[in-house]
Amino acid sequence: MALEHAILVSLLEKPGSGYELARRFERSIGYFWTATHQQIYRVLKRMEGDGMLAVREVAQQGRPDKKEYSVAAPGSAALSRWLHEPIEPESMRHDLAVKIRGAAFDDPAALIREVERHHAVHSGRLAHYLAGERRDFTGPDAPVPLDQGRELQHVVLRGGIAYERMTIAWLDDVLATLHRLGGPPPA
Amino acid sequence: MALEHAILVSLLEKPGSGYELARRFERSIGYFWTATHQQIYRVLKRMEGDGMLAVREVAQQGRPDKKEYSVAAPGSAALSRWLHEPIEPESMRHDLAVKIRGAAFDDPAALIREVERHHAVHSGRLAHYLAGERRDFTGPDAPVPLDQGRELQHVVLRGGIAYERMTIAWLDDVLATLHRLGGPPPA
DNA sequence: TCTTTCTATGCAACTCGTTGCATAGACAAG
DNA sequence: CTTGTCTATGCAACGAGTTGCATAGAAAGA
Repeated sequence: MALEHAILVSLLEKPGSGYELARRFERSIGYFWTATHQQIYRVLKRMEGDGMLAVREVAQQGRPDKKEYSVAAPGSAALSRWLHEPIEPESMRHDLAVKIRGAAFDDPAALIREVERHHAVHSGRLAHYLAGERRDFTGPDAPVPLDQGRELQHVVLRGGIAYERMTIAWLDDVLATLHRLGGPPPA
Repeated sequence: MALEHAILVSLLEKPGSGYELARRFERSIGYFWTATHQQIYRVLKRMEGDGMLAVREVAQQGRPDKKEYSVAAPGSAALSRWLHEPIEPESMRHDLAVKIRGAAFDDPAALIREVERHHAVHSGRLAHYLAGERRDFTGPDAPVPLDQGRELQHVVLRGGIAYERMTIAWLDDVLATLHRLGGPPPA
């Protein structure tokens, strides 16, 4: 149940509304965790009920009111407890790999377009992560020296970058294999 | 809902019982998909009801009877349809990254042991994958030339290997960062 | 003016996935 | 003879995650 903990971390970094959290989960947090607004609102409500979060109604101009959540003491305590527990190393869920093995019972060449599409998406993500890294960590506007929190954010981002680079290289390998099986590759 | 499709692929590669599928999901299929036996039995039952799979009761000696499942025509058709549909590129779910960012609000040095544990698990998996690769694809006992299905299995395994190597390198980076933060006292 | 887009929150229904428990035959070790 | 392990299947309950729908104020553009 790491969504709770991801929300706690994000709200400790900066308090915000469900809507703002959902946007963060599309951006920086989304580098390593995803969640829809439905999930987030539901969990926020439960965590508020459990006393882990504090809420504050904030009136805005030119926008609907929002509920700004921040972490209460029991929330910090719960996060701290979780940080000291061991967790299971990740297991993968890679739909595309299922498709690739399934292609043996269909037409492998028909997968090429799909793999190219994934390649493009991952290339886009990599560019996005690299832009974020320059903006926040390695560019001329980045604070020097970085504080502890930023160092940790940076090493997580480097993980996302490494993941995308690895994935792109593997998709190149997959494409070469599919071309080899389907005939000579196009120039 | 790719578990269905992963099961179809696995049963096309070789018919088997729920128990056998569960073991495959701990091994080769587990390189890119995980499932518990509960999930598998439940989905097998549903797929049988939908006419996607055929069952055969097999009596065994020295062991309980088993139900051997194989793919029926509607199952192949469903898999083929799915193979021609586009799917969403993966999104990550990385608990450890949540912990790393959370460590900014706790003691980063306390995470070192946990990260080392993950490092050991991933190193073990890498060794296991490499052994499998030598056994099935690159070793002296591997058939030459490989058929289409094996080529595709190999490229998926190469993906698993690339993933583990990338992860291990990143965990080294994480450890170096944690040591750096815990080593020199803050100014 | 009308439509679309963005901010902001939420319900209902459903499927997916995990955890704990239960059963049962065969075999091996103590 | 009891305990533990391996094969083999399954139920029940719960929590996690997805999809579709609904509402509503404000701004921007056709």
